[in-house]
Amino acid sequence: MAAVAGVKAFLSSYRSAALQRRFGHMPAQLTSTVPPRGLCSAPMKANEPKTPAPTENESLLENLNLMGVDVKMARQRQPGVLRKAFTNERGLAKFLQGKGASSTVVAGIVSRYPRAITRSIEHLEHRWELWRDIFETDAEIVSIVDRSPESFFRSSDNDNLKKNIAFLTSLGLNNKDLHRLLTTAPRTFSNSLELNRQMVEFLEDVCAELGGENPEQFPKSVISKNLYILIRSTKRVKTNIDILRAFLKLSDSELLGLLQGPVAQIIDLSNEYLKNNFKTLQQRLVSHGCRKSDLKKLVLRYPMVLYIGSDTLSSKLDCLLSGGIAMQQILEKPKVLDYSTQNITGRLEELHRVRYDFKKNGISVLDSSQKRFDAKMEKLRAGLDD
DNA sequence: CGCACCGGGTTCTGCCATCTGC
DNA sequence: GCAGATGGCAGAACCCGGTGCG
Repeated sequence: MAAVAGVKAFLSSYRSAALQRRFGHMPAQLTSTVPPRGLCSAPMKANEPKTPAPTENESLLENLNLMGVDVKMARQRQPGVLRKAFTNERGLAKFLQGKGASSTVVAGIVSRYPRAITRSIEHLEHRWELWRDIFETDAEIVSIVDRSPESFFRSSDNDNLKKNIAFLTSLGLNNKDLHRLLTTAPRTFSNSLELNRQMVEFLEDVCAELGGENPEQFPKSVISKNLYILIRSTKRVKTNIDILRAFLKLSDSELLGLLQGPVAQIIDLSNEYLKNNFKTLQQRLVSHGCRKSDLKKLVLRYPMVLYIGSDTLSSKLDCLLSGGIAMQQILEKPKVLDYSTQNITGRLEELHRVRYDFKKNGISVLDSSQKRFDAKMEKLRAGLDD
C-alpha cells in the first residue's frame, strides 16, 4: 500500500510537470476554448456528460480515513483536493512523522489544510530545509506547522521563500529576529516577495515623508516591534496612521516618534477597532471633565491604551474610579491600565483592607509586578499592626 | 531602601475573496 | 471552469524586573 502511494506521489509530480511543459506553450486563446482535460484524459470519451460533477477519489478518501483525517472538515475547506487523482498523503505523513510529528498532528494538519497532500516529497524536503535555516530543531517547525498548517503549505513557491529570507535579512533583521518572526507570524514567509517589499517600501516612504533621518532602518525597527506588520495590508496600516494623526492632531515629528516607539504595536489593529477604541476613550475622558489635550497626553504617554478594547477599557476605568481613584491620577499613571481588570480589582480590595490612601500615596502600587506588590502589602499590613 | 521609569517578553489563525493559469 | 496561489480580514492584553535616582 505504501509503495503504491509512493508511486502515486511520483506520478503526481511527474505528471503535473509534464502537463505544464505540454500546455505551457499553448496559445492562450486555444487554451481557453479547449479544456485541457479533453485532450489528455484518454478514458473520458465522447459519451461523457458535458460537465460531469467531478467525483471524489475513493481511494484517497479511504487513505485519509485511515490516517484519521477529518474528511468532512477537509471537504469543507478545499473540496477540490478530494477530487484529485494523484495525491501524496502517504508521502506527506511519512515525511512529517520522520520529523517527529505524531499521526494525530498529521491528521490535524491535513484536516485543516488538505492541499498539503498535493506537495511532493522533493518540495517538502526543500521547504523544510529552508525553514531549518531559521529554526534550530525539527520539533520547533513541527509545532508551528501544527499550529498553522496554512502558513507552511499555502505556497508552493520555495524560491519565493528563499528570496523572502534574503530580503528580510537585507533589512538588517538578524537570525534571532527572523526566528521570532517566523515563530510568531509564519505567514510572512508565504507572502509574495513583492507584497513584503511593498510594505517595506511603504514604511520607508512614511518615514521619509515625516522627515525621518534614515528611512532605510525604519522598517526594521517597526517590524521588530510589531511582528505582525508584514501580514497586514498597507491600506490598513496607512489608515491607522491617518486615524492617529487625526485624533491627536500630531505634528510630523511627533507622529514619527510615536511610530518608532510602542505605537508600532497598535498600528496593525483593524481600522474600525482602533477608531472605536479612540472614540470610547475620548468619550470617557470628556465625561470626566478632561480636556482635549488630555487624550493626546495619555496616548503619547501610554500608546497601548489604544490596544485595549472599548469594553475592557470601560470596565477597567469603572473599576479604578469606583475604587476611589481619580481620572487625573490615571492620566498621570496610565500604566495601571496595563493590568487586567481582575488583577486591579484584587489589588484594590487588598489596599482598601489596609485603608490605603490613594490621594496621599498615589496609585503606583497598582503598577508593579505581583512580587513587588506582595512585598508592599506585607509592609502595609505590618504597619497596621503597630 | 523604596520608588519611578522604562523597556522587554509572551503573542496570531482560519476563513473568505480574488486572480491566474491550465 | 477548476483548483491553486495569494491577499486580506476580524479577533483583541498582561505581566515582569533592571536600573538609576533620591
